[in-house]
This record gives sequence, C-alpha cells and structure tokens, in this order.
Amino acid sequence: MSAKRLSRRDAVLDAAISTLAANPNASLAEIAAAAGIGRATLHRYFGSRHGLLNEVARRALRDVDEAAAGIPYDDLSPAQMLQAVLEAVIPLGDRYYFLSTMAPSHDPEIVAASERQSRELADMVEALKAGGVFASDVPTRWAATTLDAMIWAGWAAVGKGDVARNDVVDLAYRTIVLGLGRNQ
Amino acid sequence: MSAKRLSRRDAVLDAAISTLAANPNASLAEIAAAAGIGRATLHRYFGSRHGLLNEVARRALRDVDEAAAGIPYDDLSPAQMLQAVLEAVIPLGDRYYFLSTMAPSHDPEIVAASERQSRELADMVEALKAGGVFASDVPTRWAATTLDAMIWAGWAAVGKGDVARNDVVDLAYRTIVLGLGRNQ
DNA sequence: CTCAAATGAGACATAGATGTATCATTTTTG
DNA sequence: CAAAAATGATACATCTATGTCTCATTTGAG
Repeated sequence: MSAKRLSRRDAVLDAAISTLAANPNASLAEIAAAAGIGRATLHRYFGSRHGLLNEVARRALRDVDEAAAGIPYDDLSPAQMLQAVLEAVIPLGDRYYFLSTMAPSHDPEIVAASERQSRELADMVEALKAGGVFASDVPTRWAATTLDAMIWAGWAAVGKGDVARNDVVDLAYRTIVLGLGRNQ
Repeated sequence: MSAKRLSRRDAVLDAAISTLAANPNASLAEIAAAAGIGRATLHRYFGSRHGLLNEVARRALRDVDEAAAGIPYDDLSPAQMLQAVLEAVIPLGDRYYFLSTMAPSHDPEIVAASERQSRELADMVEALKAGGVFASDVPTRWAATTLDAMIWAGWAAVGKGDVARNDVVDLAYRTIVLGLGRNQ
C-alpha cells in the first residue's frame, strides 16, 4: 500500500498547489475538497497547515529540479537550451508562483533550495550571454526577472485561455530571445 | 475637516495596498498598524474587510486611470506612447498586482472597470501594431500578457532591489519593444 | 475470505480574525 | 475658548479556520 499511498499524497499535493494558486487564502477544508479527501485525512498526512505548505514547497522545488535535470544540456546550443527549459518549466508555472509568493520562508532548507534555483537561473543567463543569445549589456538580474515573469505569465495565459497551450513556448521563447537578445 | 479626512483615507488605502501586496493574508489589525491608526477607525472608515478591499480596488483602478489620463497621447509617436505608459504605470505595480490577484470579483462595477482597462490595453497593443512598433504576427492577447507581466515584474524587481528605480523603465521598454517588435 | 490499516464524517475545543459598542481623550470647527 | 466631531483603546460577542479525537465504514494485505 505504501506505493499507492505515496501516489495519493502526490495527488493531494497537486490539488493543493492548484487550489492555492487560484486562491492563496484557501482553507484546509477547500483544499481537502479539491483533493477529494476528508479534512481529517489531510491532517493525518501533513499534520498542520504549516506542514502542508512545507511539503508543497518541497514538491514544487523537486518538480522544477526534475524538469531541469531531464534536459540534455550538453547536446544543445544555448538557444536550444533556453527553448528546452521553457518547454519543461512553463507547465510548472503554478509551482513557480507558489514558491515566489507563499513558500514558507522559515524553513532554511527550502530557502536554501530556492536560492540555489535562483543561482542556477542566473548561471543560465550568463551562459546565454556568453553564447551570444542574450546581449551582454542586459543586466543579469533583469534577464532573470524577465525569464521568471515570462514563465509565470505564459502559464497563467494558458490557464486563462488567452494563449493556446501549444503556442505558449514559442511565443515566450521569441519574446525572450528578441527582448533580451542582441539587436543586430 | 473633510479635505483632511479624505487625504487620511487615501493614506490608509495606500498603506492597505502596500501591506496586502506584501502579504495577501494580512489581518485588519496588521493593516491598521501599518497605517498608524486604530483598528476601530479602520472599521469606521470602511465598515468591513470586504468594504476595505472594495475601496482599495476602486482606488487602484482610479490611480491607473489617472496615470493613463496624464499622458499626452496626441503629441507622441507610438513608441513614445509606450514609454510614457511604462513610466506612468510601473510605479503602480502594486495596484496592478492587487487588481489581478485579490480584487473583489463580486462587484460588477469593479469587474466592468477592470475589463475596460484590459480593453484599453488591448487597444494600445493594436495601435502599436499599426504603428509598426509591434510585429503584426504577435497575437494581441500575448502582447497584452507580456505588457502586464513586465509592468508587475519591473515593479517587483525594484522592490526586491534587483533593479534600480531609474533603470527599470528603460529595461522594460527595451525588452518589450525588441521582444514584441519586428525583427528587422 | 479475514483482519488490520486507512478513511470519511462528525463532534469538540481552541485560537485568531472580525464586527460592534462604549468611553475617555484628542483634534477640529466655529 | 467651547462645542462637536473624531480617534484610540478596550471589552465583548461572533464567526471561521484549525487541530484533535472518536467511531462506523471502507479498503487493502495476507
């Protein structure tokens, strides 16, 4: 049963992320209802609201890590790498949103992992600059800000129905590459 | 006294927007403390939390309208118009954030005003396309999404200290114009 | 199939937020 | 200055969310 229970846990965490992304004030009762389980079971799984938020944050961090780890960086040009990252990460826009707005900032482990991911994003920006994809005079922090914003905005636009799911990566890619690239 | 009281009301609304932008779950006690007034006075002014959120939304809509109204559209090229809009609106990023995430969606007047502002943004995108600033093959909804995202991201980046206040408009302008522009 | 584990539903106590009322004090108005 | 209005502090009742517990029922393992 442990395997099944694990997958159920994951499903509950998924529902929690969706619900919280739609309404950051969602109560545990709403989250439990969205997950299709009883409120008592939610407490059995995660103890407290704090425990739930903690696990959601860890799950979000892990999802982003796994998506990034699946990219064959060595076989790709810098531009292809950017495209692959967008392809992998835009569907995780709700994770991004959760981490940047309501992640528990008390847990040092979560803070450390968030900072590591920010650092990795900055490293990618530097690589894109070195590879000539981004202009060298664009500040790295601004480029990273823009990437984050496009990832979340792309995900949100799909959710609102403003952009087709199959178009969003190309649109975001084009906007980023031209917007931060060297204007030849 | 009415003038003074009005300005005080405005100051309280300002504090409420700041506090709520930092923490959407902020209690009325926190908001009152941030505004430097007693919790009872907050109730005297706005009745209930719902009433406060309502007034904050109206204030945010009005601020954006006023900022937009101060722009001399007729004397500006399309590109200058975009720059002027960014200059006027990025400092209102917290208003934007509030309106897009926690505005009361029950009040038809607020919903209507929000929709009108979205329409005006879309109209500006069309004007920028017609003026050759934006590429004609960029979907209008995506361009509007990108503008919104850059406004909020720019404001947030200044708040986090990632970008200098005096740089953010130029950075956002460049990123938008190149990102959505015709790649010549 | 049988039994142990897990679950859902509900009761319950508690804590925090909200809304109302009161009163002494301060501020504004005339 | 004197009256009126507004404010802050406080007390109070209420409501909601949270966390714990129990028990009948369901589910899964052996």
